[in-house]
Amino acid sequence: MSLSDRIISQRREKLAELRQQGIDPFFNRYHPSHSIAMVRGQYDSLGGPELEELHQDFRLAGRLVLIREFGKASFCHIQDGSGERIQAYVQRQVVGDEAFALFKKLDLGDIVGFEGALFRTRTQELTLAVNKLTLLTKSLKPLPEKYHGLTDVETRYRQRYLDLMVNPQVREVFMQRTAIIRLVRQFLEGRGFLEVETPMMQPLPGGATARPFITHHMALDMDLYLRIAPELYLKRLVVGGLERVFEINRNFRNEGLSIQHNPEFTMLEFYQAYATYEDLMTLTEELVAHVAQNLLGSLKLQYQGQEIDLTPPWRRLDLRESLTAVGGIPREVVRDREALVALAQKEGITLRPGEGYGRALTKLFDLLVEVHLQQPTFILGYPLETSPLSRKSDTDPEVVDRFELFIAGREMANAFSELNDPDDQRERFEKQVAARLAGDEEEPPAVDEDFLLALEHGMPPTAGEGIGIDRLVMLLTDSPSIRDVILFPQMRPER
RNA sequence: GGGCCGUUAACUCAGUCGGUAGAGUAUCUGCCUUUUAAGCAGAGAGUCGUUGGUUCGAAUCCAACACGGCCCA
Repeated sequence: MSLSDRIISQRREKLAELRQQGIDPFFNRYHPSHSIAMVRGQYDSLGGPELEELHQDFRLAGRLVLIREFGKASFCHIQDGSGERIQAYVQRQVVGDEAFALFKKLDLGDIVGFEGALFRTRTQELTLAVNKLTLLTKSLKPLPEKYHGLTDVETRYRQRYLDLMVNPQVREVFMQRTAIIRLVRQFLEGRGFLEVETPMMQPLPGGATARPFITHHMALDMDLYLRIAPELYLKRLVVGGLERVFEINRNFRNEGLSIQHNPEFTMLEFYQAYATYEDLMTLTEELVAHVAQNLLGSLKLQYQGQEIDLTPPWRRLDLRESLTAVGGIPREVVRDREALVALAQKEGITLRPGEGYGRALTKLFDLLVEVHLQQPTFILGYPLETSPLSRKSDTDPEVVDRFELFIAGREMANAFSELNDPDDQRERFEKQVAARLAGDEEEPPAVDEDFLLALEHGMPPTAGEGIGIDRLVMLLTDSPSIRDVILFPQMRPER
């Protein structure tokens, strides 16, 4: 018999024994009086004599994570949903022979209920002196090792519950993720933004340049796309008079996986009527500062050994200027359309049909500049060619009123004054569709007539922005991989 | 898609030059009523990722594949 078979069969035997004794190994009604965190919070500061004077019984429930057995007594630790652990002391002469025999049969991983009073051991550890114990849930599988825990990343991702059980820092990251989203929501609501939900399944994918996932609706007999962005729906809402809206939800992009990319990821998008992209730069500084200050208590943080200072205002840098100042490309080359395209090709960048100077600019930026932007930096002056939904600059028709935000060498946000001229928008959609017909699968297959119809009704001057929540969480939790901030990252099935 | 690295007991890891598969934790048995990764004594537990190849002999060398990680496109 293999080892794991044996462990499981041993546990299954115990299960059968328990049932024979009339003990339900999956007991259903147990209401703890306190969480372990509450007990620690309230009583960690009390000494032994003070605890004795409490004369109070506590009813705690949690998973057995450590047992130290003696002949007629045992110490063990339980861990509960608050993430904290507490030691319990089980003595035969207190709980009785029958209960003590039951206790001896328990395994690490079992979920138990303990009732008793608090005291201090000789070494002053806060401990529950158990007078009644209840098996709540029998565990049939062994727990990972108590000291080294679980480190195999594949198991950590595939069986995240094990990761959460034994790696407290993992639990902390996901608590922080939730806190970050709550703070973002709080900030936007404080400024009169309305949270909405728009379709995840769209008849036409839009609002970004990416290859979509396709699904099929049986009753309607039509293909639908999982959204690559909510943008075009949120702008329809602005047309309808919801002048400040936001959505925090999943986007889906049919791309490769990497340390920064998961096929489904969480995006914040928000739109504010009567604002410009310049207003959004200020708002973004305030938003990120609000989240960081409330989460970390500081605007300075360490990310992978690098100090990042989020104190506003942040650097603002023109895209072309950044290619010279950071990328080291001579200014006259950046300005010379043909020379720059030639340089891009020399750097191994392949330009697709219809792509030229604008694409060369942004690709060279990705290659030479992006990773160097460690401190928060707004990049401005994006080319019209790569910005199909942005308003043209009033002063330079080749660029749009748009910025991207980079922190720790990564794109964190993308924002622009929205194009609200329906005829201009139609022309740009038509260019995208032409690119699609030329073989670019990241472009939409058809003009979004429904969106144009909305624009024709008049969208007020508006600015909108998207912030990658996963990347923001990575930054604020010092996590190197997007898989560290997504509970169930995409994996190939095991074989 | 390409390159590099990894895959050994349930977990964490050793395994030298190719010569019968190891440790700690966990599990089981015995002792133990204030331990702190408790301690002491003993026991059981392996498709060395998979499939081929080389060899008298493969965890070890070679190839392909699978899964994972990192880098690149």
